[in-house]
Amino acid sequence: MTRSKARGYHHGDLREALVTAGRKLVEEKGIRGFTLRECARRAEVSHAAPAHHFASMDDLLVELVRRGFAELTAAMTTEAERAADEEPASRLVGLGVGYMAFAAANPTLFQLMFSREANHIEPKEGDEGAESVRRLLAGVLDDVIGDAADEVRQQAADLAWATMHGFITLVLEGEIGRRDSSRALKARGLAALAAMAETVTRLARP
Amino acid sequence: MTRSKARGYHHGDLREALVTAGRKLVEEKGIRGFTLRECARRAEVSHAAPAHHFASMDDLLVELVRRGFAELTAAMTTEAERAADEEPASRLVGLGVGYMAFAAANPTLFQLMFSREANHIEPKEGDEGAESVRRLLAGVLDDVIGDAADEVRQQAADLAWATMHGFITLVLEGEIGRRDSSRALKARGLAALAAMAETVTRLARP
DNA sequence: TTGGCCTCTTTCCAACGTCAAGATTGCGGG
DNA sequence: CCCGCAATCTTGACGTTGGAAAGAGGCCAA
Repeated sequence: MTRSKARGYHHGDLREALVTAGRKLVEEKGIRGFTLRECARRAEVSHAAPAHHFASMDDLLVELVRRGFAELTAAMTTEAERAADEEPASRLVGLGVGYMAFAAANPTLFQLMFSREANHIEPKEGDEGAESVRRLLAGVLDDVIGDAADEVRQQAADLAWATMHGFITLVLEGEIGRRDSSRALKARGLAALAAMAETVTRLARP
Repeated sequence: MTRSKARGYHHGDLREALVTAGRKLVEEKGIRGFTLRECARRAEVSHAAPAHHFASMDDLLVELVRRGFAELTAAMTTEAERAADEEPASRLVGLGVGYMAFAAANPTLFQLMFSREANHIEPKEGDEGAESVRRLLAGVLDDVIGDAADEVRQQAADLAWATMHGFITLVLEGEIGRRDSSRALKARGLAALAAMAETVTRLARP
């Protein structure tokens, strides 16, 4: 977008261009359709140019995943803060809304982020992966059931993450809400999150 | 296994051999590492031989997924029947146990089954995919909250499926229970399923 | 027996990821 | 100002892949 078409031998910002092209490509062609040469083509450089910015194709994928987790965390934070002055359970639901919104907007990248094992994508050291998601969840849960025992809080975290992750994953795969309107689907998601929040709340008060 | 090594020009059971080899290969090399030529190599035929049994590589993957869903359904049924004489909620938990057991035993295949969109794997017509899972779940839920309104039953199905799917997916990705022993991890899974069953039960009795 | 069809092999092609070598450029020290 | 150098990009090559085409081999029914 930024760079003018008139360029010389040097690109100027190839690394960023490759990330942008790669991200679009993954959504268009799917994980297996992702190709380093096509990324280079879209950035209008030769097929070997990317090697100077990413050691391998997987290296570029790792970077896409890394940025994906950063954006996911940001989306969750935004939605949680929107409910900052409500009760803690509302913030928990907010986290889920942000989680699902990001996944819906970037379905293939989201699936890539959570199928690294199945795709043999090795994280680079120092890469914290989904750690920030876990922290975000733990933080809000502290406000919801902070007085509960560690075991209970762990169970609450499991339930919260599993519910939001499972629901949106099944939606992306078309297993949930294939025939629903976007509006109805959002209602289903909110209902699941609300039930989850209530369950989590009740966990600490038996 | 069955076929002796001494064979002539014709393999005898190449289709089955390719499925067996493919299934092992997917677990070994991951989704992106899956290769038609390697399947052929393991079946000890030329690289073009598979074409007579599967129109394309994706065609073989679709078959692996199809059989995966059949096995997943069987695993769920087995575990649910084990709790046949207990209360309905126990059967619901049983479905979850079978679900997770299959996923744990076939992690990559399971992820493939639930990332068809992200991998651009088109189902063949007549292929019912996860429909049997949905039916199984609906059947048991009928016994748990059969008297509830359709909307509530849908919400219950969403919650049940999302919880079991989300939990085991996060386990496979190492996001849940990476440091836990197998025993402790099973306990965490059972706790999540039990909480889910209780939530579902309570849904119909507010 | 023999004809025909299914199965498998061989050969070929374009596209891929990666490597090596060479061309071009921008930039900092003189 | 310019000069050399390191970073960046291109070109070309190699081995592998999925797929198409054409031919060889074997089984079975007529």
